[in-house]
Amino acid sequence: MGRQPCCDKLGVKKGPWTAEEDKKLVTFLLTHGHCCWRAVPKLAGLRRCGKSCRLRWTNYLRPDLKRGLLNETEEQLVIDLHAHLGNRWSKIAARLPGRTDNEIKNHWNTHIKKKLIKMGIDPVTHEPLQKQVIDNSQEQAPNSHDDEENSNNDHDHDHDHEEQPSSDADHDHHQKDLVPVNSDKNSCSNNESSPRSMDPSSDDDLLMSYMWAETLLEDNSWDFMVTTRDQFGLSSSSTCSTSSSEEKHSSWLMDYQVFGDDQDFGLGFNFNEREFFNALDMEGKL
DNA sequence: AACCGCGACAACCGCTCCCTT
DNA sequence: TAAGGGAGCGGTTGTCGCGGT
Repeated sequence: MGRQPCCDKLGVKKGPWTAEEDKKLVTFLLTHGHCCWRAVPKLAGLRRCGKSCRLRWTNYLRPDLKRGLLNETEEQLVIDLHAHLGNRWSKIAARLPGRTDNEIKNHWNTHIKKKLIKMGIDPVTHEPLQKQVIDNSQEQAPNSHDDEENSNNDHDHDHDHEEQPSSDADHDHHQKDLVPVNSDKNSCSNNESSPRSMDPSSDDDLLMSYMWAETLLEDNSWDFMVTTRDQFGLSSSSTCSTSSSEEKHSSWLMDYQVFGDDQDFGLGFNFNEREFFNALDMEGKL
């Protein structure tokens, strides 16, 4: 709409990526890194727009990605973080190493949203739905609480957050003043019928405290050597399922064994392919 | 066996933010 | 300081697979 497309649409391929394209992209990025995404497709010999390449890499091909459904802990974390941050998926994703904003967003829309509604919690405001109905009737709000309203409220929701600490730094500093959603992990999936306590003094959980404390520290979520170990089960037990698409790509991934150990590909992390593939192997991905 | 509906998720679109000049 | 361009973000759509009828 009055804005130039991010790339020349002519000759630019769209739709699902093929294994061949993935291979080209990964080969290029692992060997050269990316100076600017717009140049990547041309240099990598792809007929894709740079944006598409970036998305494919960050959401799917990045070696430090954790695959599979979010586990209970991660899910609860997402809920808690969403209560504080709203639909700031990238910020939420930054707190979950190995997870992408897109992945979390999808999971939220397909799983968590419904789960919360089922539990009688408004997934937008994290308030008990019944309470909101009462509030609305008192305020003579014209709209009902349906999904449409929720989506329309997105801006209001943002404003809610803006009324709270506006910047992330401020937000982090003030987070203790906010009313967190009670994250009773033990009852998360069991007490679906009862809205969770909004009592801030319950002080949720050590996990949230830990998370927010960690926020003040430098974010090293994407320290590849650390996250890879964690995510691929080298230091902890992870039980990620193997998707068909992963299997689809596993064969060519083996090609990267040609790289030496501990290589820095200019991506901000060292790519230890042996460790990477060992980890994949441990998960049965190869 | 065929059809249909639904869930899951990959990918696209357009807007905003931020950096550079 | 303003303008332009690139990158990032969030919302939405398209497609595929699976289960039920």
